Formats: sequence, structure tokens, C-alpha cells
Amino acid sequence: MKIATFNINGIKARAEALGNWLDEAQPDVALLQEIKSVDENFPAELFEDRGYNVVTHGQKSFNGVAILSKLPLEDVSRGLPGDDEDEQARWIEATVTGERHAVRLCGLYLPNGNPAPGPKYDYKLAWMERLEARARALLSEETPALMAGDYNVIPQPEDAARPDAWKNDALFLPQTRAAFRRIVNLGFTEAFRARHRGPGHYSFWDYQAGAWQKNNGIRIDHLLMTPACADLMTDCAIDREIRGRDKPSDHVPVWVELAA
DNA sequence: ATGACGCCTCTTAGGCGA
Repeated sequence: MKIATFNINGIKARAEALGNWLDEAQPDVALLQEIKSVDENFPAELFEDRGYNVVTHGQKSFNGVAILSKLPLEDVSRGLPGDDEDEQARWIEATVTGERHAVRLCGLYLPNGNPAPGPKYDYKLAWMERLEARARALLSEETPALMAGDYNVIPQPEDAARPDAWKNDALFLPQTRAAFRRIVNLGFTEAFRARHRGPGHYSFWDYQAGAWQKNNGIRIDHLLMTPACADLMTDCAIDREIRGRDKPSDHVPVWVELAA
């Protein structure tokens, strides 16, 4: 079961590029972020025609998450628990069942948090506390579960081409990294680092200032697996090359293969 | 660096992102 996370930066602008990538990469599941669309305007038929089931949790203009899955999506849940006042669409869950295992899938778009300090950074840290609570609950199930998406967190200096440039940024501040590390340390396996060491692995390159051409990237799209899920992982990689195509998102897909 | 780039919309300007 191949499961990918991909911040597409707008479904309207990315429909064609996303379709091309799906046709080539053939993921069983794609967790999408920043659809920037209300549910009614999401072009589900483009993906249903390719054999995907589609669930969305959208909002107008900003944010929005979706799941595309060739397997049926069961027990769909929208919104991260813990704040009934939060109207930003950043979390969606569903269960898929493989030949041997059911896997709980959580797609997330963690708040950017800039500028920091400030109310946006406070919202990011509060959201991460709610994420930690949901993560604890998933672990207590002792079943395969995956929390994947755009975390807007650079975990370590080696995850940025120019870490000094991010020193005061909400993606890299010590408090941000500590909150991420606290969640991982509950018992999750960060899929990419379980298989690849060293610098130079990125999932985002800014549109500006030739960041892609200079390979000035950061690694902020992550897949966190419960122990029962990590036991099933057979591969993990970043589909780096699609950043160089026409009309790319500023993020690229990251995927895991699970023997589920 | 008040920059760039590209997405979005109550669109041709301004908000937002990372």
C-alpha cells in the first residue's frame, strides 16, 4: 500500500500536474493539503475517473485537506479535536483496509505560524498541543496509524539547505522543534529519517529567488507512524524531480510503502 | 530588503504562504 502526502498549493491551479503525478506514481492513497477550495468546488470526478475515492475538508481560499484512495475510505472524520472555535480546515482522518491490516490515516496541514512571536505563532503552538493529544490517543489504540502532511516544521539543521536563514522563523524556532520532537518521542517513527540519513533531502523549495535552481530547500512534509504502522514500512522516498516541471507546487510528494 | 513568486478572491490590489 503506497501512501503519499502532497501539499498541492491550490487544486484549481494544480489539477493537471496532480493528475499526471498520480498516473505515474500510482499511489494507493494521496493525502493532500492546501486544496484552497470549498468541498463543492473540488474536482472529485478528475480523480474518481482514475479509480480514487475522494473525501475533502475544504474552506474558501485557504487551507483545506483531502484524501484520495483506491481503497474504500471508512469512518471519515474532519477537523482536529480540541477546539470547537477553530474554523481552519487542516485535518482529516479515514481508515483504509489492506489485505492484512487496517490503517488509520490522518492528513494534516499544520499552521505556518509566522510571524513569530504573535497570535499566529500562538495558534501554531496550540494546534501542536491538540495534535499531541490526538497522537497519544492513536498510540493507545496500538494499531497501525499514520499522521502525514505539511507539518511546517524543520526538525533539524540538516533539514534546511541554509539553516541560518530560518533561525528566527516559526518553522525552525526551538519551541516549534521541541513540540514536534515531543510528539515523535511519544513513540512515533518519522518515516523518511527511518530510511535516509544526512543533509540534502528537501520537500519544499520557495518559488522566489531561484530556490529550486540553487537547491535551497527545506524538509517540512513528514509521515509519522505508530509502532504497529512502522512495522509495516518497506520503503519511503521523496518525489523530488516533479518540482522542476511546469506549474509545480512549491512542495513535492513524500510517500511510504506499507505491507498492509 | 517594504524585494522576489505564485496562489487565492468580494480580482487588476492585497492577503497569505514559507
